[in-house]
Amino acid sequence: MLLTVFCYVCSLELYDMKYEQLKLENQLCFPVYAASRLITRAYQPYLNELGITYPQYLVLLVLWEEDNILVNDIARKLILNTNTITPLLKRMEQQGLVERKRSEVDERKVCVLLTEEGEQLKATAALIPQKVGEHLVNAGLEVDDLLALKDSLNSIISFLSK
Amino acid sequence: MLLTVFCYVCSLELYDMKYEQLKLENQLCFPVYAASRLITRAYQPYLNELGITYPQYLVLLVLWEEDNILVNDIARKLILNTNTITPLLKRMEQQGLVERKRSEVDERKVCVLLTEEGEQLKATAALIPQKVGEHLVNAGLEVDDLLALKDSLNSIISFLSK
DNA sequence: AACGATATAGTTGTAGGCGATATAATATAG
DNA sequence: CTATATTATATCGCCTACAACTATATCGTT
Repeated sequence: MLLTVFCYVCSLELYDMKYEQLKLENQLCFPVYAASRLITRAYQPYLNELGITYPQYLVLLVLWEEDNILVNDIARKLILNTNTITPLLKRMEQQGLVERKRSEVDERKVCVLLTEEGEQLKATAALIPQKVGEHLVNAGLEVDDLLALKDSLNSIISFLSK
Repeated sequence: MLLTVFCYVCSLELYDMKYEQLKLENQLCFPVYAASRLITRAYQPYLNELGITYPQYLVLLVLWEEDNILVNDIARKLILNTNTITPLLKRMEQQGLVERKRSEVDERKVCVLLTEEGEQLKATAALIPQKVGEHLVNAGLEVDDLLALKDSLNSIISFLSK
């Protein structure tokens, strides 16, 4: 029964039933993986103009929402490990987008702050999501479907991130 | 109007409207990105037992469905570039999972074939998707939602992969 | 046959992701 | 107050991902 639940979607053929769930088309994991990379690619041209990468853009989203935040908190919000964030932040510091400052109260902690330049990117970046979204909606995707999609993904995330 | 469409989902506050679409929570791109990594993590323990990584698993999915296939075709099916696939296949060849053979008809082409060992992983791998899916369904996710999720993602993929 | 265009795979360089581990600061237990 | 555990960040090594480019083979046209 569970076989039909997660990864199985096409009509069962009686032969070959054993491996039906291994077809790429019947997996849920692959569409998520592929869509993720394709969306990143879709953002890329716009992000190139800002001179940043997609994960760097996500870090900026976090900082634009809440500045002066710990490395750990950025990692938690983006569900990334700190050993991914640390070199990323260093590159962003190199570019002059953020500043990293070790806390004086607790010297283990490192606060990340937006520079003037990082703050200024916000206005341009604000236009990006709708530009990408525009394409999808023009391509005939329903708004309700996209919202439902987001909800389902968030359910998966909230479950798997424990 | 489009502002409300792709990335905007929460009720609009009148103040701060300008940057509402930049909140992490209002993005569609982030849930896809995060879910993708979390699903990969969920597969990991099972894949570790087989001694393979997640992208290697995807390559095997393709080969189990259709053996003796070109590098290019694997890349196309997984929506990856060949320069990602090539070193990946070399590692899999090193491990004895696949064999790479240059076509005699057209020497530009390289055929990828499963070895006996690669073929044998299929039986164990067949159990993995339902094990991962089991968790999600037990966590209360609706089957219909997951199917709808898959459809929406495939729509996005078919649009963005052109 | 000759040659430019195209196709296929590979190489190089940069930037994520993450497991394993290290290092140092702080918190806690006894 | 010392020993131990925990926390926060960083380092290292491996494996993707992909842009830009190269090398070679094949095709199409003349």
